Amino acid sequence: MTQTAAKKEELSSATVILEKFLPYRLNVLASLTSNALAQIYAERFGLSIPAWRVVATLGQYEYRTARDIAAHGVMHKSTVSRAVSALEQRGLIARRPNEDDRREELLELTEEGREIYEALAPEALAFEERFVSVLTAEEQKVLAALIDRLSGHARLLAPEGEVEG
Amino acid sequence: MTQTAAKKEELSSATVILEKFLPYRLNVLASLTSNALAQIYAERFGLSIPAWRVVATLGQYEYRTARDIAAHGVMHKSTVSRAVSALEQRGLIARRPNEDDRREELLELTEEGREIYEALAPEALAFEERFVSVLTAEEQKVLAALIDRLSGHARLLAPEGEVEG
DNA sequence: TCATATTAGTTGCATATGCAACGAAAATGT
DNA sequence: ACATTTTCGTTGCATATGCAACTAATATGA
Repeated sequence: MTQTAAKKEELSSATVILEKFLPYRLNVLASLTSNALAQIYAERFGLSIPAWRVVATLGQYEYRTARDIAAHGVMHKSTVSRAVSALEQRGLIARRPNEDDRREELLELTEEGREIYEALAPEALAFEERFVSVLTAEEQKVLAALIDRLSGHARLLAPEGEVEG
Repeated sequence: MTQTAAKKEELSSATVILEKFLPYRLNVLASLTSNALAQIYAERFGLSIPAWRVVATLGQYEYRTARDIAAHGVMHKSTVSRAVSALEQRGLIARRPNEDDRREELLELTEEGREIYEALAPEALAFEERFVSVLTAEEQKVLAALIDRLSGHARLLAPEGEVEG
């Protein structure tokens, strides 16, 4: 193989085939998924992805601090801060100062916020189901396991820091 | 299960567990990967991800139009336009008007551009290898296949359009 | 042939992003 | 008790993004 390859391409010792390059493919898949989902969040509920993650976290955990939410949703703290401000102004979440540590504030969904969460959650789950419906149940498990292993490993390759919005 | 679930949470009919939500996990993994890789592109070669995709495409295909590159790299045409401008100013790629259709321009790597590509490609491949090294060869194949199936399916769920940068 | 539609690529604009600096509050260490 | 560090959250700033409008060129069709 070195022979035939050498004659064809003297210069490029290594060639990246973008379509086969895993980081690229992961990004494309994630973006496709994200965009499709974001359409639901945005068009039907006026939520950005960070806002959705905040709502989802509070829907899941009742009340949390902004810091918790950032860690849970793997977002930058400034991203969370802005999403929280917007959601508060829309009356979807409420802040309550933590008397034990007045640096932080406890956040929770308002009545209206919970209504949106409860309308949105089933749609998100339905989307997920449609999305993975090309795979068998067994394949879905395998995929989930592979993603987990890779994510754990990737955290080591990428020093520290948060991830997009 | 409906019984126990009902007593615990009267309100939320469905709960999204973010950590188990596939679109979310895909995004986190893709972002982790992307950021780690982008660090190499940026710190060592001053390239953004869109710029890298342009260079990679031209490294792979010799010469292409901006439109081809956008399709190949799944990027918005304005993203490609800007990346191409930057790369041209840095002298890494050259434009040549297509005489048969003067709307478009054929792009190719300059000598210097190819040098960067050839320095970068092995590093990108090495990164990929490190990245997937937690998986066995068999698992890597399975993952690739699952991603392909999901991507094909996702394109149907998400109407049309390009994907981020 | 000429009017209309489509396509390639650019750019202004509004928005979103991460980063770094900041203020306030709490933790740490002497 | 006091100085130093660390932590939570906000915000100014520079940059990146997609979208829509635009120009120039080509294709289509009457």
